[in-house]
Amino acid sequence: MNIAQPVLDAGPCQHCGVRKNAICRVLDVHRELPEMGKSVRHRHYAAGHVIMSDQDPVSFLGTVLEGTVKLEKMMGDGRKQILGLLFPSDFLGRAHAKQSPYYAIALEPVKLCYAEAASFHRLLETFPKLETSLFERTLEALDHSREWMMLLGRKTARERVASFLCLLAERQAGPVTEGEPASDGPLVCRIPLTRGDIAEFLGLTMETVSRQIGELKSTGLIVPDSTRQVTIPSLSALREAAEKG
Amino acid sequence: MNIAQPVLDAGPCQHCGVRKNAICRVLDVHRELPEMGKSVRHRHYAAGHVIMSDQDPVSFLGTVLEGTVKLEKMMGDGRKQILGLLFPSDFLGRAHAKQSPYYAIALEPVKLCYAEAASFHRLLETFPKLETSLFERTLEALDHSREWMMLLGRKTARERVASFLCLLAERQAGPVTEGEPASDGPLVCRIPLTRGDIAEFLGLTMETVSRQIGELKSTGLIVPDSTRQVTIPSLSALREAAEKG
DNA sequence: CGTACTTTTGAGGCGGTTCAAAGAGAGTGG
DNA sequence: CCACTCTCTTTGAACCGCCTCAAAAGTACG
Repeated sequence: MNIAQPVLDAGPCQHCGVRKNAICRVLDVHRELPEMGKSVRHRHYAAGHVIMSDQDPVSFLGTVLEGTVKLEKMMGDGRKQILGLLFPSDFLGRAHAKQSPYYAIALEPVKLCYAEAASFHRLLETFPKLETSLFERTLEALDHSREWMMLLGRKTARERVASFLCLLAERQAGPVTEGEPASDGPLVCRIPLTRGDIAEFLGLTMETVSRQIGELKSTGLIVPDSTRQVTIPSLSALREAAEKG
Repeated sequence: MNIAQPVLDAGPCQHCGVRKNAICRVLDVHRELPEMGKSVRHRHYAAGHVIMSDQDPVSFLGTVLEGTVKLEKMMGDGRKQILGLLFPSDFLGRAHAKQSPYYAIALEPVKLCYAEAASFHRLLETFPKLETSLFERTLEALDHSREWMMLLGRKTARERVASFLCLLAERQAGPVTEGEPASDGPLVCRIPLTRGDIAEFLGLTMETVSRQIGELKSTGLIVPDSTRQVTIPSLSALREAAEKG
């Protein structure tokens, strides 16, 4: 008769909801993930909380588990620009740097899985494929950033707002499964940003954002649920409006 | 009596002019650099030549040895935006990708040190610190890209043009040596872009760029040498104009 | 129900664009 | 060496999209 083998504890990471999309997805569940699990902790931030400041040293890095984070840069005279948004499974923090070049601020209650900077860099050395994974994430971030340069440099206010809503909708729908021909049915899109924040992201003023959302509503490209939620009847039609007016 | 040892050939890379600033600077001159030297070739491009297209697969990657390259993205209707400029020692090409997400075009005669995509990725695997070096470059590119988002989203035309001239001047002056308190004397600044290209980089029209350069001249912040070269009496004064009008 | 914040709406102004044309270089061939 | 051409640059004038300023309306929360 067999004696029941004790199940090896694969650590807290094994059942993590974002693991399949986070940088740690490249780690072996049984051999490597538990090692990572020993280095990380969870932490909660209230909406509006400054997670990292461009003044402070980068003391920790990690992955967003829940909530939305804005990355923001500020000029000497107070002008602000949102550089990107982080959603669950996205990586937060600049590796190989002493100082964060921008602010990270929670837009809604945020749950973060983080490691101290020193132990995070130790993890990168221990698991080279983790560094490669982070590298690929960084390349994607660079692509997104350059996509947004196109938006900020060349798109009209209408196109910017439509692009923004597409971004939100696509992230909330989850990553596209290979081969599956992304359906075009109605999508509910929650907007975790104020009009002012949207304006900061799009290089506009909140008044212009408000007016453009109004016009998208009246043309039927979006249907208002509340001020912070819209339904998108056809994502492809909205995408169209985001690319050619 | 000693028999003269034959000097080991350290390969063509040993005396490379950009090595101390390129990704390969992390490689050991005698043990590792020759290995890299076996995988790379040089190639010349005439001004205006398309080095990489967003249509083509990424068949090679490399380092700019001479000249200036623009990275450009184009929308369906022809609107264009320059995403970044590459100067000697900068890296060209997107690792870990099948396709380049943008165009790379020579602005002046360009000399490139490149490797085929397959052998480049083999190099990355052989020398993990080469990948780390490239990763750090990518993080810097991301910082620059986000810096430019601030410019495109929030700066006035005057500030944009001043920022652009600062960028050129700083790159042409070479990397800042640690500890050395970068002098503020007159700087000659060559402009390897047409007014139209500058406009594409700054999210403006060429007419606006021309007018703003004119005004910077009349305020004395820059002194015209020719249409494609200016002298900057005080870089810090120009930087000032780039940040707060 | 009142207070504070967010969002919407309105009216007017301005910075940058658009359209048009003249001016300046750089290269070419007679 | 100069006229010719092509491209790039500058300048001018009118226009327009977005911003600014102001106030009302909506929403969240104690």
